[in-house]
Amino acid sequence: MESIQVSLQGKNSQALPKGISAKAAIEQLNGAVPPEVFAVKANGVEIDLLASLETDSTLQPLMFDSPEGKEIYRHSSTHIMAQAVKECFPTAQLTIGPAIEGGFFYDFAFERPFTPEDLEKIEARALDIIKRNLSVSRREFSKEEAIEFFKSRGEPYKVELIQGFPDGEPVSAYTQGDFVDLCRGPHLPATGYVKAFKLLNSAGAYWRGDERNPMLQRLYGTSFPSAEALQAHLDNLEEIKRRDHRKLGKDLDLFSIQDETGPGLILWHPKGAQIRLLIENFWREQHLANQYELVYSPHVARLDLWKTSGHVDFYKENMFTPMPVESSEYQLKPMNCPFHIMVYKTHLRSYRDLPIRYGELGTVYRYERSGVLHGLMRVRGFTQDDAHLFCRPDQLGEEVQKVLKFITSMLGTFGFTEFKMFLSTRPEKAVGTIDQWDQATLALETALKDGGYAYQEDPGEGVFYGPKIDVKIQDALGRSWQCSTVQIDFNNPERFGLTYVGEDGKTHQPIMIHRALLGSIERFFGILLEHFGGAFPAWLAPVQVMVLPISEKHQGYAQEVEKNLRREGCRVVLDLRNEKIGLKIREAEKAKVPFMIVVGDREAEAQMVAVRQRNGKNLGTMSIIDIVTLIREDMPEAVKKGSLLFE
RNA sequence: GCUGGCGUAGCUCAAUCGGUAGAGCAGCGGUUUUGUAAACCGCAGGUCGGAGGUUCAAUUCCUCUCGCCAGCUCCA
Repeated sequence: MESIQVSLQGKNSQALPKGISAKAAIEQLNGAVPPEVFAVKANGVEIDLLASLETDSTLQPLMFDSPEGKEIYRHSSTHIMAQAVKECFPTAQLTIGPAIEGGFFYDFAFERPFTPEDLEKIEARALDIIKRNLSVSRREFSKEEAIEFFKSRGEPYKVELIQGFPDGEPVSAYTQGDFVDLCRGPHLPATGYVKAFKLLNSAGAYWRGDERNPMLQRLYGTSFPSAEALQAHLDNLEEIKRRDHRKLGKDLDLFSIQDETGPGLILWHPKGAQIRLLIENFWREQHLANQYELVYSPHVARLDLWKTSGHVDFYKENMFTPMPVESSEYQLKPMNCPFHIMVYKTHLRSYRDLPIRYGELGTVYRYERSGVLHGLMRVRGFTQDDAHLFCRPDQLGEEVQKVLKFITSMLGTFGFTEFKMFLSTRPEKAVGTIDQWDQATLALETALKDGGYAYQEDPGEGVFYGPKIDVKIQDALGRSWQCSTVQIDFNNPERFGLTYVGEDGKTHQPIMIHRALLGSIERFFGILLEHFGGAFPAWLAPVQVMVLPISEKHQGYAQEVEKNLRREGCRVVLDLRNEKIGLKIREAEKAKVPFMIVVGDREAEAQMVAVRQRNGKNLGTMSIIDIVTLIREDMPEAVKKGSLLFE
């Protein structure tokens, strides 16, 4: 009998008969297959546990704890859900059903949306399929056979998918009981491997993600290897709901969005505005310290400006409708760039002047389709922490490098230290020559590499005028948010005829960098709100200290304490209401005020204050100076000093 | 924009199988003078998202419309 060399993660290599199953091979090498192993990677390729090995193989068992393992587990789970749907509703047609972050979904073509009762029924059936512990087997077809097979089963969407596959390559399908689904695999060996399964919700989705295609019914679910893990996941979803910035924004009275005002337009209430002001002040301070110059620009401008910039051609569907003014048309600004360009153009610039860095907290208005608006995260009017750098080609690399440092230190100050960087390249709809694009992309790539940043490529995701680097941050709940962006632009300098005089006395064209650190103040504020769950650190808290007198006779001393704290620059509120101390504390806790000061006879006598933190911790009695120091120490270094963030 | 769900007091939520609505909290007025997460009593508060229709009668049924939520698509 022919034999092959098989090893387990590179160790215990043994000669085993060719064609042995991965499972049997592991049994030979390891004695037994641990029950939590449900698939393997053979020479880096994921295969079924029961797949046969035909060549020398290095095996790596796959379990739920690896990303690949999770995907297989969830993929099998979605097959179970699909089987349940087919059993409950035989006329539902299968389309696609992948594993996603945190679970899986499956899209069905069905004559009506699934109701909550349907979901219960489907979930019960899925649990039954798991209980039945059906074995899952792989089968390969030729493309033609597969088409015939799925035609005969009344699955036109599957047929359409297969028709798009390359000719001549085998098509695989997986069977569990009476259920057969087109699938690349691998899968769990049997349905019973799924230990905890939950159907989450249903929603509409377009076939192949195109709104011109039929609407399908999408079911979302998740699965885990234990009931505890599933519960932990559900608890996490609850926590995300609790931290929803829309809920916190209302509870903490930070902002509102009202029907009468218009969807996607934010009203900043005093406390929210206070936090925003702190963010903005810090932002301005840092920009001035880092040799940016701050400018202001109007909210509307002649439409012609946007024709020159190319926005009318490339961005029209996201712009508000222009308004007629006298004999010309004006446009609510969707971008700040043209204004900064116009400031640049007011002088003849020398190569010695460059780089020129114009920064602005510029409010822009974009028409977003009604269905996409979402609290502060996606709005129709928002303020970009925008800047445009005009530089010489030889300065490009260094400028991008500096911006990347600025990004990481700025975001770091707000408590975000996990970054993911993405390099986006030329999209289909683009301006400029391929040569310019290559040059700009190379500059970004070099800056990323020189700075030692890990990054991922995002092909075709650049802006129409140039490639970009996007930075995503991770919040306290592990979710990713895009904030910063750095974009190179050769196009606008050309469109607007920007120049500088070089050392050679001749005219040259500067390169522009568009960049934002926080992205949009509204969105960033929403992210911060969810990140901290509303409990802002003291340096950002709208109210840092509540002074709570025990009874009316302590009001005088409380007022004195309040005045002293205010004099020291603290944001302090005095609660003089005729209420018990327990209620005042409860309400200060609910408002997530970092420090509470209780004053009664003892404190007035000693000229001290009793300090309590919002987490319930009692810090005991201290002097006013002590509490002021406590608050100051809580500030990040950069905020304390108001000095350079980098260099 | 599309599919589905939902709009009742400032907030969180009830109720009415068609006969114009109720609670807690918040607010206001009292009483109480309080020691680390809710004192007590009382008062007031609503064109039941908006417009039309059906009906003797609509918050309830129908149509349209606006907004919100989930998802799709898009995105800072």
